Amino acid sequence: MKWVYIEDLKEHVGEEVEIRGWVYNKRSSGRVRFLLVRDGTGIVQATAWSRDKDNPLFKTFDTLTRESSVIVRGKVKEDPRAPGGYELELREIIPIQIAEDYPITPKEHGVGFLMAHRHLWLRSSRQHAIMRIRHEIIKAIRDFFDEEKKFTLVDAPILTPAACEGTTTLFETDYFGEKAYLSQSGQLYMEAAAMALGKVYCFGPTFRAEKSKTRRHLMEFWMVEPEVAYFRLEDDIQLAEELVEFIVGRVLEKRSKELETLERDIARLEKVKRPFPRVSYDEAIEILKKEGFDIKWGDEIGGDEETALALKFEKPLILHRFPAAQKAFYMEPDPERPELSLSFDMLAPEGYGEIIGGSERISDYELLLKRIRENNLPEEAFQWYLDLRKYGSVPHAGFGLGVERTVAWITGVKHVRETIPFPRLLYKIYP
RNA sequence: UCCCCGGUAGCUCAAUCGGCAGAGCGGGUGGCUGUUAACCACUAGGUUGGGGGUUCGAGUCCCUCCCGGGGAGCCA
Repeated sequence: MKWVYIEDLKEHVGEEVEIRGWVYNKRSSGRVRFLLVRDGTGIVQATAWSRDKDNPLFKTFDTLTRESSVIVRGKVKEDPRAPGGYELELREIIPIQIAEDYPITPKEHGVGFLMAHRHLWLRSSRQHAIMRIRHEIIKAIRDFFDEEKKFTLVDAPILTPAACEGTTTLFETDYFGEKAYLSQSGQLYMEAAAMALGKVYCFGPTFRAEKSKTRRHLMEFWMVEPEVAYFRLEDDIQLAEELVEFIVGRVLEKRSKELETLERDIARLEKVKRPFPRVSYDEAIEILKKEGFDIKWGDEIGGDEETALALKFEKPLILHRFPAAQKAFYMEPDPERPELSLSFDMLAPEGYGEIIGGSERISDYELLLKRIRENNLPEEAFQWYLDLRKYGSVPHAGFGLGVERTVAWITGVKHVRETIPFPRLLYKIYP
């Protein structure tokens, strides 16, 4: 008997096949029994008929419970009454393991309950759709840098000796008696790699011990960080725009079924075409003042302000040239206005928040040393980083794109906790 | 860390002014010849998050602790 996956059933109409999966649900009506089986690629309805109540097939059917593992065999039939359009005429049911009291039902559940059962929640069709789109986004990112742009993937270390932006937000661990930290960014290492290989990127998990409890925060999240030698701010922004356009285009092309499952408004995504609107920090402050926000030049643009700005546009919004005082020590100052940094953020539309942060980096040795001292950073730990400015220093720029926020935006999911298989949240590390 | 909301059956929730703790789903039993989160009937299921207080009487009011959700700051 041929083992086939449900997504391929339409190629086997009229054939006897075997499906290996789990019971999604079952229904019966007198002499008919309906078994809904899922196998990870889809759900198929398997039907059985009999006038005899003691039919062995029915007896086996009646022992099955939701999420019991099962192998079913039968003939594939096209039938418009079946969900998905194809069904299996049952010949044989082989129970593998009977599940008792599966906790997740087809009715509603609260977030707390679902999060505590995340290992089982992943079996639901909505979670399948999100995971497949996450997969597609990651594949698109890799294809963009590998195939389209010919970047080299350079893996950054996860255990690091020092902070790149202060130690308060780092997870500390012991490294044979020395303090070590889980990486919160691969950027500094990518700068070294860019000086070696020209255009590079890293892609991996990053860790932030910030005590943030919002729909946009995870303690552990995935980030892609390209870095390019000889790039200026403008080149950097254009690369970010191309990447985001590419990702959205790929998901629309390959995952329309999943977007439909999630009831995502496709029209909003179809508008994501370059060029994206740009607003400088100076302009943003003026706009926000007119909107009635209590804000002045030099203030941080907070979450509510960000959302107000982003909602004015249908495409992702580029905010650029933030005050240097608000930004990280390594950012290159604007030569015409040194109080500004050559930096940018990309805000997703529809209020999904910041998905990209990037900048041109300081290439001058003396200036970088000054900034490290001003920020009270341990100079010894940054010797290798300063070296990059001694041996053939060049202008360079890069950015980081947060995968989970991008997935949340594209799928239309409200909270990033659903965009990663096993989210690490504030005070929550189970399952 | 701070602010707001919540915790009642396995799950999602209700319970009027402080006055007999209930429904739907899920489970069990029976019925139904094409079901679509099937439907119909019956049935089992409770230390109302923990502790303390007020009261003739507390799910309901007060204090406290715990847990969960939402938001702020900061960030991707």
